Amino acid sequence: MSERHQFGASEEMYLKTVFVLAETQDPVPVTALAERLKITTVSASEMVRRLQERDYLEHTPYKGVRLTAAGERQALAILRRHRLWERFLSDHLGLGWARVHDAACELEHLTDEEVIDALDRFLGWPESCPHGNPIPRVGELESATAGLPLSALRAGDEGVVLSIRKEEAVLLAHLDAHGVRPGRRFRLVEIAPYDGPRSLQIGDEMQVIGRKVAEGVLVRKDGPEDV
Amino acid sequence: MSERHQFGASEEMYLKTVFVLAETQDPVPVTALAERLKITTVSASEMVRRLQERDYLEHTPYKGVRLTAAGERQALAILRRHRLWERFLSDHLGLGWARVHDAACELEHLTDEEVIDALDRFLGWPESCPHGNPIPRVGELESATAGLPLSALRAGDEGVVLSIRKEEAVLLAHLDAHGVRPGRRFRLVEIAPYDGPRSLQIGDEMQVIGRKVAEGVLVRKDGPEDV
DNA sequence: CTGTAATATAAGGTATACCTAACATATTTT
DNA sequence: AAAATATGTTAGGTATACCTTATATTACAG
Repeated sequence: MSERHQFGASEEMYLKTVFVLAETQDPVPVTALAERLKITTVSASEMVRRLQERDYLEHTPYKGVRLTAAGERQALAILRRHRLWERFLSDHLGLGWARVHDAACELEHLTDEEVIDALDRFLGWPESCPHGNPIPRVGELESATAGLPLSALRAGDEGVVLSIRKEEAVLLAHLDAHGVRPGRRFRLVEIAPYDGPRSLQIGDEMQVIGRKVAEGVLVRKDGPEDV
Repeated sequence: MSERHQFGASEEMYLKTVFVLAETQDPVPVTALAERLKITTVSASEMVRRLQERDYLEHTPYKGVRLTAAGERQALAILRRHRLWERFLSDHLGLGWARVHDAACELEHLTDEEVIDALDRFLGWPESCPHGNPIPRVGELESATAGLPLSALRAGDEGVVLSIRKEEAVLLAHLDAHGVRPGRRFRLVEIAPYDGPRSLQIGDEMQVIGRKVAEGVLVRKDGPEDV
């Protein structure tokens, strides 16, 4: 009877992207959305309007878009599927850290709950994707990763990499090549002038990554323990 | 430079379907295609024309369509992906025999060779899908299953189920419920009048299946061995 | 060998999801 | 407050992949 509206792959991409971008910039500018999805702002606007009509998004002109409750529910479901597939591709097929994201983007649109639950069970109910981002359980809100961007640390700070929040192939391959992976300890040795590239002591290597890149890396900083 | 033409999911469905139907009826009538894909003959014609322009199909009016060499290559690649996913869903996620087909239809469009090869390795290079149909290797022609339809057997014949060639959810669920699965031995006890339903002794159960259904079940018949 | 049934094509419509070019409006900076 | 920039909308276009209704063509069966 009340056949719930069936999502297309594109609509899912929009909701997922809005969710991810919202962690950095709350009302997500339509421009940012368009840029990430590699489409024009006109096309993005059009889609935003449609998703707004269906009550998945709310658009405040000249400010940005925000997910409604229904939209967030959808986004979390998609993110769950995406991250479960990433775990499979990474843990069982042995595919490269940087590669799994793109493949998961195609697999994530299989919505059959039974299949996804079986996959979850098969994987042993993992807590996070290979990039360190949490896998939402059904009806659960995204647990705040409680990390801060690497770009916010000062020279001399030490800590552990928690997750990579921008899952773009180029960025991931770059970080992988520089040994920046969830779980690894590091020491921020130096920040070049003008808020420039960061020099990291990670393992016994010395690595330099740009500020933009550092913004996408969430870390936990060592510091006085709260007792 | 010569960026190979990128396939859409629909185009893949057409080629796959033509290949499968061709095993029963060689130039595949456009009507049969339309019926299987649950679209109108007009829509099917339209698509056939497009695929013909791109040299994947050859259409002889009032006869049917046939895959070109390029079309067959494509179809085999799709079938391979489809059947590998079926194995995964069935063997590792423990999903029902009848359910895996539909899910695999959505997963099969992931074309990344690296992912598919890794999946193949993970599964241990299986020879066939859970319904008993062979998994084509790259550059290999479909090995003739050398089976004959159950509908061609006479009362008293015995044999083994080889594969199910029509992978439709309803049919599969039906056969599953009646214990008709690849590898099982059976004896054709009786054929009802007017080429009607077949009574099978399968395991220690007695099962009755219709003629139409029996046409979709490929079997190997016991008989005088060729020496 | 002619008529009917099967098959094909033609014409025009819908919805999705993109695009460019042009114009409008709001925000920010000077 | 005007200019410059950012952001949004309107109009019109493309391609895919379906649809319905209507008409033409071919095959085969009586």
